[in-house]
Amino acid sequence: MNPLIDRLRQYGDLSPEAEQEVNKRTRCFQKRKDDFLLRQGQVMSTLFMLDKGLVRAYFIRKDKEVNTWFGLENMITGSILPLYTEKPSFENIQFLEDSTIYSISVTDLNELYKIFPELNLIGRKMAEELCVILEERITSLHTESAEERYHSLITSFPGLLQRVNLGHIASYLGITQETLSRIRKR
Amino acid sequence: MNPLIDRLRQYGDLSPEAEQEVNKRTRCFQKRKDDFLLRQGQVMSTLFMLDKGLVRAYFIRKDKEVNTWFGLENMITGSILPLYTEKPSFENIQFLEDSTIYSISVTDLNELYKIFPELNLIGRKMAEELCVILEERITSLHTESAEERYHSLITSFPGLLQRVNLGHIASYLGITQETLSRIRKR
DNA sequence: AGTCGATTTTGACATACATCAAAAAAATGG
DNA sequence: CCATTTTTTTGATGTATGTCAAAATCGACT
Repeated sequence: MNPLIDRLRQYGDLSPEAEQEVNKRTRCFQKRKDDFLLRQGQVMSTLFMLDKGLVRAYFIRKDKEVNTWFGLENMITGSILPLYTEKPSFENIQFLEDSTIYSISVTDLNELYKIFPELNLIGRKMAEELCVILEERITSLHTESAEERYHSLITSFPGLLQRVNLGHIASYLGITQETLSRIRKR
Repeated sequence: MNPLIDRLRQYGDLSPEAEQEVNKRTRCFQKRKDDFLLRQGQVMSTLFMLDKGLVRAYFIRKDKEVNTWFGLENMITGSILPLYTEKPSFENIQFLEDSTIYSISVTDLNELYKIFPELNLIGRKMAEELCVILEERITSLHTESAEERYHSLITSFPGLLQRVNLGHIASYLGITQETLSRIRKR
């Protein structure tokens, strides 16, 4: 019924009372391809679970878009800065396909942490899992060649290649589209 | 008296009972320059607070050391993988100066999370803060040139340059020592 | 099927950074 | 204070990737 809650349960137990309250504050949105969920500079943000569709985060640097991550079905995500600090997001979040999300606002989330301290275990597990993912990405960017990063990507996000254009992939990898094209020719 | 606890308190409240139990499980160690706290492949690990000294994490790739992070006074750190998953560390943790640390084992930490669920708020805040730091590093590696990364480093870790040799810095930045030397000449 | 716009590939050339070897400078220890 | 080791710099050259321009391919729409 509420896929966000199902996802949260994977991290830890949720009492019926907490579940009810999380449910009450969850909103379901239908988004079209190219719609934005968040724009650079916003502080107000949400934690959301992508039920269907595809989403990317990116920012502009030297007049070019830089993709920071992709969100696929069943992932729970959000923009780290507004979610974990009071600071505005430096990234835009935009849908690359028609999508369905279940989201909860940071404000509601923080209230819930206060009302139901048990949620902190789930929040901790989520953040810890994210640390592991971020560390992997650091290692990849730190030590791998463009070609190695490309192969890491297609193994960790199988299917992504069929859904987004190569410009998006190249930007995520930190290389130009031309270089990616040459890598793929091999 | 227990600097690790002082540090934890910065993230959230700690009941006297929890404090006592954390205290009981905290160990203070004196380490010499070049000593190791953790070696690649170990699962058993600790969360620790560096009271005095300097520490680095690194792994070996293609016969070369790659520095992943530095720990300075008052930082609370550990190796992400063994700390947040059941997986062995891929990195070594080694002291670069004679150091004093206060540490708690993952096993104890996880027990404490069970006994005192209130600790999950602190654990959540710690992991969330780490996410923000990791994201900054990703952005730096993703979009900045070697020279820009060098300048980012000296502003975010002032004083580090005076304490470690340039080989360590270059490795952290993902460039060779020769390139770093040339960047610095400008 | 044909046209228009978006995406991908290709080519020529530029640049940042790596590699290897050696010299210079600085730190360490007797 | 000298000798040895470690760290840093310098030079010559190689390689991966970037830039810019153009061609080729793909895809959506009428």
